[in-house]
Amino acid sequence: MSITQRESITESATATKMRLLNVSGRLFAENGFDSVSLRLITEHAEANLAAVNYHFGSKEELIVAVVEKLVGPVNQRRLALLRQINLDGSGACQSIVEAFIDPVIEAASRGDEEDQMYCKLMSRCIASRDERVTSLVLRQFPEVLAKFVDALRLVCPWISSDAAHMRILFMAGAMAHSLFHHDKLVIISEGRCNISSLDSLRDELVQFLSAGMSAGISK
Amino acid sequence: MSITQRESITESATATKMRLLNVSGRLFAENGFDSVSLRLITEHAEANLAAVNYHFGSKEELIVAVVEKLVGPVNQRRLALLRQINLDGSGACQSIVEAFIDPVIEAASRGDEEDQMYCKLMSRCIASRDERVTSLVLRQFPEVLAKFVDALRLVCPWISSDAAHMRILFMAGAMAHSLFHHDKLVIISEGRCNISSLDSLRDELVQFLSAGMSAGISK
DNA sequence: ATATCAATTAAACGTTCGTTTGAATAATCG
DNA sequence: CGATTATTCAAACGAACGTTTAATTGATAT
Repeated sequence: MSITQRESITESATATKMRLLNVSGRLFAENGFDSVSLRLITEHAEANLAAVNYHFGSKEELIVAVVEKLVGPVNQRRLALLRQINLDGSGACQSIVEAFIDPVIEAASRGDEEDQMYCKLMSRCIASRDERVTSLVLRQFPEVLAKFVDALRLVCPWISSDAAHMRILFMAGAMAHSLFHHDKLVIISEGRCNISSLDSLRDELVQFLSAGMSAGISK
Repeated sequence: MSITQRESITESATATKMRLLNVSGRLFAENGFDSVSLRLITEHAEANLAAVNYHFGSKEELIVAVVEKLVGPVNQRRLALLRQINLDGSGACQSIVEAFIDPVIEAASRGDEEDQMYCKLMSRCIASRDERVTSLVLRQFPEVLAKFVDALRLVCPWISSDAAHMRILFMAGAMAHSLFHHDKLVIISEGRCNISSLDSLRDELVQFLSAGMSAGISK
């Protein structure tokens, strides 16, 4: 309960605390929040078993720290990108999609290691079926959802409010699912599909979603 | 290891065995496979704790039974619907989407109770991040994926093989995500979105995906 | 009826988990 | 330096889990 303990995560965090955060992220990404034990985390972080409870209070709060550190900046960047869009110009719908997708791709590509880690962790956060995680992610989401719905309906006036909400949901699902499983495509397709990079996935995703988001006028 | 134990699930299954299957499905749907304990299942099924291990061998095999009972028929129906499509006619792309989506919606609506149960269970199966579950679902998926990729590229010849594979992935993700979280939309949207029925979600999904799947020619 | 097998039951087993404790060490500062 | 605080450590705790066992009940067929 000291003063330094109550400071924010980024500033003046102990070396072990940061190691725990990083290791947790990697392990959570690969195996999920429940399956990863504190013993595994502290082992990989070369820390004592009690370290997590000391620095974070509980495993639950460690998960909160990991998720918020990842999801918070992404949503901030989404809103920033959305504000920069000229909603009158052509290709505005694609810009909306990019404003939603790119912050995730950027965060996923930021990892020093292979893309997989932040990729899967992000996907687990967005599409988690765990109430404890979804409640965290959803806490920030109403604002994001509302802003994107407004932008979409401004660009595509023929879309009803309900439909606009659903399409944001579709977009999030397609992104999260493909981010997590795209590396399995080469196996499932029995070699017929080779995704070279995360960027190619991103480009296909943008094209697919842009068409889906603006659908309905020519029907 | 008796003879009746080795028979298929559907025929000559004990009443308790069927009760266990149904109760498991409902609980797994709501809380996930890991979080639901055998004690909770057998309690709700009014059976003894040892009943699951007796009738299924282990919790793992119970999960297998639940998942395969649900996913198997869906993929069969998908392939059947796909074969019925006239790939030359107009609207063929939408038919492909419907062949992928509708078997899931049908299965989700089949439940005697509210849609939620099969809905979420199906979504958990498709978009599971649990290796044990995904390996089950993915076992049947190569054939489905290959057939849908072929059909899509026949209808939309401008789509590369890689892109076609990715678009099937996008479709699965959008469907699974929205099936699981659509009931949360009314909360997240703070009342601005009210999805009346599963059918309205399905219609929006088809429109969205049809546009996304065929994207790219007019660019 | 009685022998045989299926099904149920209560109890216990061993493991793993998150958490707590109290002592030991390291770091900080008057 | 000495005192205080922050951090690490080994050890143990209690709870929950899947599984197993051995005894019992129910049904079936010889």
